[in-house]
Amino acid sequence: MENLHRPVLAWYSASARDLPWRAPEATPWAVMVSEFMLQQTPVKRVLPVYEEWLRRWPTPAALAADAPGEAVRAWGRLGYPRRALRLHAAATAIRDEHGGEVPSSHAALLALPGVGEYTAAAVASFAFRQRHAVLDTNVRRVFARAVDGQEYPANATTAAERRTANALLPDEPETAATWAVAVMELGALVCTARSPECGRCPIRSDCAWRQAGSPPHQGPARRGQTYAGTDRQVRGKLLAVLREAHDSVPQAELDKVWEDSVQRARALDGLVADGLVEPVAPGVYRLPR
DNA sequence: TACCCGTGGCA
DNA sequence: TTGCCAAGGGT
Repeated sequence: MENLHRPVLAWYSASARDLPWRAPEATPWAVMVSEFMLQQTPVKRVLPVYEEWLRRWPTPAALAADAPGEAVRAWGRLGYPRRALRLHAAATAIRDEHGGEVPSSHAALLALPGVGEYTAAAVASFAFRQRHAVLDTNVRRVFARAVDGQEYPANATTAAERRTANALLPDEPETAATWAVAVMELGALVCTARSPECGRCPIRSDCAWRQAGSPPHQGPARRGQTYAGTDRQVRGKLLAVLREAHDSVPQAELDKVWEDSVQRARALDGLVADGLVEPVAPGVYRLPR
């Protein structure tokens, strides 16, 4: 299996994108911000928001000192705005419980709001150069193909995948950290979900899926996520109004975004329950302070 | 475990 | 045009 290391690392050295959170001067906080923003969101859309965010809040304490609603506003249209709230909460926890410094241990990272198994491993690996299996959708797909001979991984991360990732992890922490980001980059640029460019793949001769003739995925199709008409769409429309207003918004403004008043009220209640919206007075709302 | 949570680009 | 998909986490 170690025969995969050299070609993947060489490919990464020659082909890696020049992303700001990979720059030597990127702080652990910058890496953490990028990881929150990149959860389910493409790099291209993250870049401008990331730059603005770090200019405005260069440290966890700087973000924690501002209102959570400002984080939600600055999040813009990245989607899943609860991530902005969680990043603000993580910054507060870092200020209050870690002396303002992003913790380096996987366990301490995992305890932060919005940090799950992937993000904890990613920050520990990318920012602190530790040895961790980093299993994101790209890495899982690369291993599913190269190791298991399957076009796509299972819906949820399995114990077998963790075993595979750990078995393939180089021994040296620094090499492991580069390997982790290199496999991820390979999945993002070459071993893509829709139309992998196997001709450019550094491990095509070792790929189990290719050796098997690149068989199509078997089993049930992944659940397509419908969006039109869902509460999520209504929440998005409501929050867009609140983001663009720089103060409180009367109910009448919110009523314009969706015809169905029952669904509209349910969506607004959900936003309030999530802490994304704050009721100021009967029929008046704003982003949380 | 399965489902909920945004948004936009692309084949 | 429309379904698929994008560096997941929380419950």
